[in-house]
Amino acid sequence: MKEEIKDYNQDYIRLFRELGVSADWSLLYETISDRVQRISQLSFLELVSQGRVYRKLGPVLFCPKERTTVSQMELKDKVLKSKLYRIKFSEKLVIVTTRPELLPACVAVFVNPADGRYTGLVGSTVKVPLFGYEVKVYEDSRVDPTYGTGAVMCCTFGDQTDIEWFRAYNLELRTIIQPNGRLLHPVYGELTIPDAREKIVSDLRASGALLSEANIEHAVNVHERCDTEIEFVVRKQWYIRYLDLKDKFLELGRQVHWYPPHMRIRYENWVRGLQWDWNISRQRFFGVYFPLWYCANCEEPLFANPDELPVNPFSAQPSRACQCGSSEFYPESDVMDTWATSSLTPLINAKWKEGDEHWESKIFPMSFRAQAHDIISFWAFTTIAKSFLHKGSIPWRDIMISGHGLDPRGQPMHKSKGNVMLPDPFISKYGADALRYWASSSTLGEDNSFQEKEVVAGSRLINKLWNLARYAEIGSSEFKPTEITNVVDKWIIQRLNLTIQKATKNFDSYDYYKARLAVEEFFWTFADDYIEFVKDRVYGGDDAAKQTINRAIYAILRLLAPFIPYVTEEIYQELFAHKAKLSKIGEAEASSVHLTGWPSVAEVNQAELERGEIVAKTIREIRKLKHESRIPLNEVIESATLSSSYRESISESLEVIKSAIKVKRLEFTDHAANDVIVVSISR
RNA sequence: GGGUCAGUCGUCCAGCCUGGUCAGGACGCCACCCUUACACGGUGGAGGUCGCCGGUUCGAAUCCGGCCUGACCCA
Repeated sequence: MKEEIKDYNQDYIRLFRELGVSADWSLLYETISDRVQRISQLSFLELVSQGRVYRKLGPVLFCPKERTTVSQMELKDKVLKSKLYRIKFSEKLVIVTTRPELLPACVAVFVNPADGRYTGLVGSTVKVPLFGYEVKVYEDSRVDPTYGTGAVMCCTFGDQTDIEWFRAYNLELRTIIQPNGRLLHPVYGELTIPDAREKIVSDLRASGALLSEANIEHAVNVHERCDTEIEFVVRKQWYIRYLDLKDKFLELGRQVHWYPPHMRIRYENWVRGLQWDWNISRQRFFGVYFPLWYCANCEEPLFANPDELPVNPFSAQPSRACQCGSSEFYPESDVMDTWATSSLTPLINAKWKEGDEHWESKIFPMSFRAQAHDIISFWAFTTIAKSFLHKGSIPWRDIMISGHGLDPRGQPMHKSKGNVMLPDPFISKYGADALRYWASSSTLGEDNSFQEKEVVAGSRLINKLWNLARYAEIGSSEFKPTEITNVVDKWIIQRLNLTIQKATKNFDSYDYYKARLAVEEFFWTFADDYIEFVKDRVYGGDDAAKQTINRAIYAILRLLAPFIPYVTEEIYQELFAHKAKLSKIGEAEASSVHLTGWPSVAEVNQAELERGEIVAKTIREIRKLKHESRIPLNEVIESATLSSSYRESISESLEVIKSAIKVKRLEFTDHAANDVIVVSISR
């Protein structure tokens, strides 16, 4: 098993590295390592000494097929065919149930307080059919008066409501389903649940208490792996007491910055809805062992010493005798809930209680957690809870909640559905950068269906960037630093400043997609418009144009580096590293684009931006009319006639426009549209 | 049953917080162009009464209410 896990690990590490994940791999930890097991057990023992751990009998979810207890999160709803039975308790009281076999575990009958049919009965007792003992009739608003007869029995335990009533009304505990998932009764003996149901229904029928049975469909909780209906059994479990801290958890949740912000509401809903302490006992084969044994004589638990950890209670024995004097022990066979360990990630990385105080206080609390929305109530919440219990603080300042990658139709990928798509073929076909491009294509917090065309779009961007870099290398490598005076040069620089502002703002709130959209918008404007506008100047050796091109490309590389790290690095090495260009555009050199730092945010000169937009618009409009008139775009035309209120700006930039769109003269009509409209052109 | 999010061109998605050039991008489709970075390209075009019904407003995809549909979390 450990070997298998190792292979998986290697595979994932390889994949992540291939995808260009930048991480300090030396900090990688494995849940099954001695180090992590030690921390996990240590956490348990510390909570024991805080008095937050207790053990008690409690209903636990149980899968009769796999004979294991399961957690709430392993359940799913399923609509199943069933039968609804009407069972007569007395002449005035008939209950409905889908679980007649639980009759011997019935401890009360419930009706809705607003239900006039039963007002006289509330508080009285009735006899349980077949079994003859008496139970009390209670009223509770959780009963749906419109369902069946409006009267239901409460058994320990048939469903979640039974547990709530059991606690709320302090009812008797009548255990009927055994820890092995079978029903055991003095009269009926040991039976499987279906057998018991059949037997009891037939006895009810014979006794005349069964008034009717009807076929129905209803939603039940089933085990997500095997679709088996879940039962409740009663077992001794280890709990962490934390219900008293609900308000504190809400406060801690508000200390964390949530991205996107609405995800905090999900956290708060979860915390507010908590009704039980944290049951950390799991009846599984794999997991971190509880560091404890039970005395074979007096059944008292004996905890391991912190310096003995990690301990496997199956192979090790306690180093001391039990208080009762016995030295005979047996190990706790349950293991701890995986979240009991996963909730410690920040502490594990901080090497909690491993003797490196400096490191610990440097790492904890962390700045940032990234995870998906489905485990807010598990990973995020339990991490906050444990960080508070052990360190009295939040585990991280920021939390970024992302969505899931879905299949092309928007369905979750499941092995059982056969719709799992592996990344490797797409990396081979389009490259890691292109796949990352897809991965960055979702609004933060939203799920993202896999669209191959999005990967293709990524590879087009990469290809375009590559060719643009080639162009820059061929035509714009040599230039002298010079003052930027040209209106379109100023324009593209202001566009760039605006882009850096937008991208920075979005990255500051972890919205990588919107950051990317802003950068891409600039990139295409730069490649399709600016480069075309200045081509003549570049051919003519214009230093300002060349310098502007280099500045823009250098910025684009840095802005796109988080998304497409490979190609940006390759271009950076080719164009900028170890060349004098960076100093000519006033930038410091670095050995890698990933070490250059993020472009600094500059103020946008609104006037320069707007003037440039007018010129760009003029050029685009003339180009459009040339195209529509079927004049080749590179043919020099005599004149273009414009209607525009920006006459002055346009005239000032005549040289730029002439060279960009190859027109000799610009003329204006008397009517000045509050825009730039090209009325006509002539060859 | 409760909560959160989403519902926009054939498809995938921006825009909605901060109402009025916001109806935008990409893919697909159509037309034209092999212009010395790129045909793995370029320039244009067609295509949507912004889920439905009300309300607020001079004006709503954008705000408010209700409803429908879907996803996720919880019960």
